[in-house]
Amino acid sequence: MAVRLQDVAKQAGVSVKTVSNVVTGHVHVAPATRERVQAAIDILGYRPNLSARNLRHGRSGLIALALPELDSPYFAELARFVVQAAEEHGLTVLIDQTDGLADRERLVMAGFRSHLIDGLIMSPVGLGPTEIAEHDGHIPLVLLGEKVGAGSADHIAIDNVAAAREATEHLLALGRRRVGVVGNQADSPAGSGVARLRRQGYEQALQWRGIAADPTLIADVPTFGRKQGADATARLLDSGARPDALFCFNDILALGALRMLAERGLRVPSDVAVIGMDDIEDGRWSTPTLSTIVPDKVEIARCAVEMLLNRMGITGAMPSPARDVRAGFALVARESTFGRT
Amino acid sequence: MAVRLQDVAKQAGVSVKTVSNVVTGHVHVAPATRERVQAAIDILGYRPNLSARNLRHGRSGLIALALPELDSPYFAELARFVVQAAEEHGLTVLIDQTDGLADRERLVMAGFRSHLIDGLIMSPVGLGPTEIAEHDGHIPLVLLGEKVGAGSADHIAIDNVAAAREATEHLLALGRRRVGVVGNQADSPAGSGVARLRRQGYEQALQWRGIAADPTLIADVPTFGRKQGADATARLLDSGARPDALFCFNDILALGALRMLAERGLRVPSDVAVIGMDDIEDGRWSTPTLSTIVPDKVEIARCAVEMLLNRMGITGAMPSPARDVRAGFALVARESTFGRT
DNA sequence: CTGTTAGCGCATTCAA
DNA sequence: TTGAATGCGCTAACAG
Repeated sequence: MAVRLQDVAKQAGVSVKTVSNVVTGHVHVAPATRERVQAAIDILGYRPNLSARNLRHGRSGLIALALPELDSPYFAELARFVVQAAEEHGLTVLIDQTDGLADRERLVMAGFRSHLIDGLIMSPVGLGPTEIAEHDGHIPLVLLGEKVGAGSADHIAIDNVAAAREATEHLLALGRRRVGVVGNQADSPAGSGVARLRRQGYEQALQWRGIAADPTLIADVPTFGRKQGADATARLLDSGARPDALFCFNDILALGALRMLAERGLRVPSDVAVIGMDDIEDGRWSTPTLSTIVPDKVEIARCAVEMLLNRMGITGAMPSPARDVRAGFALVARESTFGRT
Repeated sequence: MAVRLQDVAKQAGVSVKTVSNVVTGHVHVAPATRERVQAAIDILGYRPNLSARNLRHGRSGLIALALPELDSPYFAELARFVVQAAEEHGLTVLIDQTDGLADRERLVMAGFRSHLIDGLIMSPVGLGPTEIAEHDGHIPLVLLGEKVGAGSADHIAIDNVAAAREATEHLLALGRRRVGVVGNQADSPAGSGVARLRRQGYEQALQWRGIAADPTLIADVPTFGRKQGADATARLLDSGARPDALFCFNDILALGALRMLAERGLRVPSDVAVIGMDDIEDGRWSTPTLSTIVPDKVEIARCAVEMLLNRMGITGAMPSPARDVRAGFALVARESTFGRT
């Protein structure tokens, strides 16, 4: 059934090695021989067995990308760029959807895909810093998102505190004084990381302006989704806190907020200005368009892949210290903070 | 460096076979032995080499999902469900992003990942039916989206013609008579498939009502994106065609259309009703919310994986005829056709 | 430039 | 129930 190198060799009347040379193209082969071999390959429909090659070679060219959700726009866009960057280096990406569950993240990190993947890029949500620090480095690991405690893993993300501060400051600079927060997460084990950092940035911005933080302006969410954004906004509106602006911890929360504000007949930005984070495609086409913090996703993806590649090269030897890279970001003001209504 | 079965065996003072038995759990092993082996595994940090196992076993448990884009909401959502369904069967999904390019689709189908993936689920855009029919069946293949000519591949999709007809009929039933189309594609090689089918459905609906098709109401797009939807809508508006409704061939086109209508000060649905297809999450939270055709994505994903599994089981023998499954769909009327403004 | 051979790590015969 | 040998398909030494 399966056509092997050997079969091709017999067909072409050459040795296995020669066929191998033709297939890989690593060594010079006489043109005439090459042609003969190629003909045999075509006739037999030979396809190299990558499993065998991987076994021999010791690496697979596969890397795993572990994300909470593939259908969250931010992660989908990130995944796109990671796949692209990986491809440029001849790597194939295999997706692990963790749903933000600690168990699945643990499983992925433990290497249940051992020796099949050469490296792992992961955006942890459920796992705490301590657990991540336990990573034994059996496989190169690059972490995305929340900065986690030291360990053998590299890390890349934007400066969440600074970005959140800038977003908040943007609202304050517009003259808003009752800036609500949509997306806070109490110190729950899950997902608290990013929310905590963004909350910090928010508070720093207020502090720098000498504005007292008002806890009634903070709305918590269980997860980051449009519905959660809408719900949290409704709560904020109903509570009598009277926000004149909303800093949403990401864009889909903000999209939900926009929706709820529209339902309540509030105008954006005149009644309530709104800003998010992530710069997902939707926000550029919503009505009103969404002001946001734009992380450099391409840089994040490229850098993640490159750091992985780096560690993959250093085969166990000389474990260079874990790198921690800050990706660039920028604020984009669109209609939800600068519009006319 | 690498810990092998053999190393564990030596450590535990047993044979390789015994360790293998413990690891796979296929055969009964004396409890005492098992414990000893397990201890050795833990001490040495043994992880099975899946490449070797795959080579031996002849299959990898990997399937590829080839999509045009990962960051298009519809495909991202679909990918999510495919990954989920695959996981339920112990399969891992590896993503190929084709960007709708014929070359890359060809490459994927040709099996450049030969013997590494056990099956392929693909949503072809760039490849024509003839080229797809040439698939030699060296790997189980399931096609998504446009129905392509017969071949060795299974296929699942909604009935695009019927769905488009229903969407159009919905607008007509609302009393609209100048229903514009956003998303037509002239007979370009790329992507024409789905657009052609949806156009057919649109025309059938008009015909059934005895309404003459007006070519000035048809707007073409190069690709399906928010920007393209906005642009096409602008053209329609500027052309003097005066549509009182828009049937957008998918939801992101529709989102772009909504945006453009808002910019032009037109109210939806009172001035112009809008409907899309795909039921992406965004459409449920836009303002106005988007009426759409809801394809059963879970069914599509599950069925695709199951058909693949089926073919993977039939190892070359008895090539049962290619199946062609119609997934269910439903129309959901939201504010963009039923709203008050 | 080409042929021969040995193993990558595992599962699976056959024996014991 | 466990042990010893064989080969999955390929590549990298080492000849020739």
